[in-house]
Amino acid sequence: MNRTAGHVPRPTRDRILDAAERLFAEHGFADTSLRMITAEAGANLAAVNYYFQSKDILIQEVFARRLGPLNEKRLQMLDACEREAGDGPLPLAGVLRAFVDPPIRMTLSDPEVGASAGRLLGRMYMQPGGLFDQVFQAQFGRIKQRFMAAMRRALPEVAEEEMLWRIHFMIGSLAHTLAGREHLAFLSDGRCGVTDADTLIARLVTFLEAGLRAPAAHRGGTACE
Amino acid sequence: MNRTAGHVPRPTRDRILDAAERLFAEHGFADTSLRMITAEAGANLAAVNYYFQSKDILIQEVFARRLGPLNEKRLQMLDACEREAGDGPLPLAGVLRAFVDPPIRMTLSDPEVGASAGRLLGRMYMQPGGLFDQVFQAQFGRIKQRFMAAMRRALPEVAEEEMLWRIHFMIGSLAHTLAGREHLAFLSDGRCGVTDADTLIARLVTFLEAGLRAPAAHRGGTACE
DNA sequence: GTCTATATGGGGATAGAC
DNA sequence: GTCTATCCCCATATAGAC
Repeated sequence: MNRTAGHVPRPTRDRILDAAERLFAEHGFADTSLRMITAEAGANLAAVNYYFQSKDILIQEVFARRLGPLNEKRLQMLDACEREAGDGPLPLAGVLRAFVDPPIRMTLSDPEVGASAGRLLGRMYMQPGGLFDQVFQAQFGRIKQRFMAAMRRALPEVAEEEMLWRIHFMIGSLAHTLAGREHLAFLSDGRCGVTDADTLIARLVTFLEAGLRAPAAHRGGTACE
Repeated sequence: MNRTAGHVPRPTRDRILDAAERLFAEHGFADTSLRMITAEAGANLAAVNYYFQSKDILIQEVFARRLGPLNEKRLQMLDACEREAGDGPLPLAGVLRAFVDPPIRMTLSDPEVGASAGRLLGRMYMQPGGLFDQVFQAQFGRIKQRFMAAMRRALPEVAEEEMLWRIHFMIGSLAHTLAGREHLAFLSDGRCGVTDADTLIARLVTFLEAGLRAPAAHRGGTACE
């Protein structure tokens, strides 16, 4: 059918990365031992230290493998959006879609790997310091620069500081969407499952666009409206 | 000046809870050892097993100490809001303020304990399963029930499933606001510090209200708007 | 490249003196 | 209530045979 009839077994290094990704997502980094990883990967304990030099480096590799292509896709979509806009106004919805579409689509594409990668991203968002600052700076430096500029252009009427806070809120919504599957189940008593990526992206973009465009707060008192 | 001239030293049990809260927030649960906690608390290692029976129970106590009063305050504010509304329409901004005001004010009141408690809440939001499900169900059961009903009453025009997703987005924004101080610093290159609680609450409520009230998505294609 | 065996350290928990 | 000393387990990492 394809080239070599049967399926080619995944090399040990990849199996370790796959298992690590899944287990890190499920149990966290400290609570996942190399023994658990190698057991699930069907590899030997010593193989981890052979392919990667340490657990820390393994963690970094797990992230780099997903975040590289993911952010590449984001930039491609933003490029397309800016190209299409030309000198005219930059449509906010397009910028937002470029930002949230790739990660959401990734987490929903393969139900298995998607759930893991999503929760893993959420975990890193919520766990700054130490190891993760390096990953963060390396992977999100360009993303930050490009999207901040695009947002300013798409929303010139929002003041600088207000804009930063709103982007902050936005990232929170996205992170929770990617990582908080269980919370939605709890919230909805299981009634609210996962629909398709298009619907979810549309829902999130609609919510975010309205929030980002809101007229500035009037600084009301503590009373009930 | 007050009653007993000097300061009364905090009892050992409280010092352990304080240290645990701070260290759990900074390093996570698995990465914080009882030895680190007792060292910071100026207590003996065995004291943890004397006052609490295990590390797990200590973790639960750390949460219960903050979440109890916090959610009590939320319900009080929601009560006041509903009382004020009477039979008339329930103002969405008031409901939102009852939800986000107590946690934000708590995290900003005491800069030290506030930052810890905030990050801790964020950590739990992002780390479901096991221990945390119990805490979740116990602490947030009533909150969920009351606020879901209030939201439906304040926003009858939003369809049920859409509402659930939007509340999901909202919780993400709040969690990130409480826990993601470093991310805002990274995002703004340090330009965006913490203002006062009133301003932040007003900003968040404005953002959320607009997002929640947005007309339902029209399910646009992948193109740039 | 893959294995076994082990070195080394740190963790949670507890017994029992004071 | 608070301490010291210790038990027992599991982690990461490495050495060295195959």
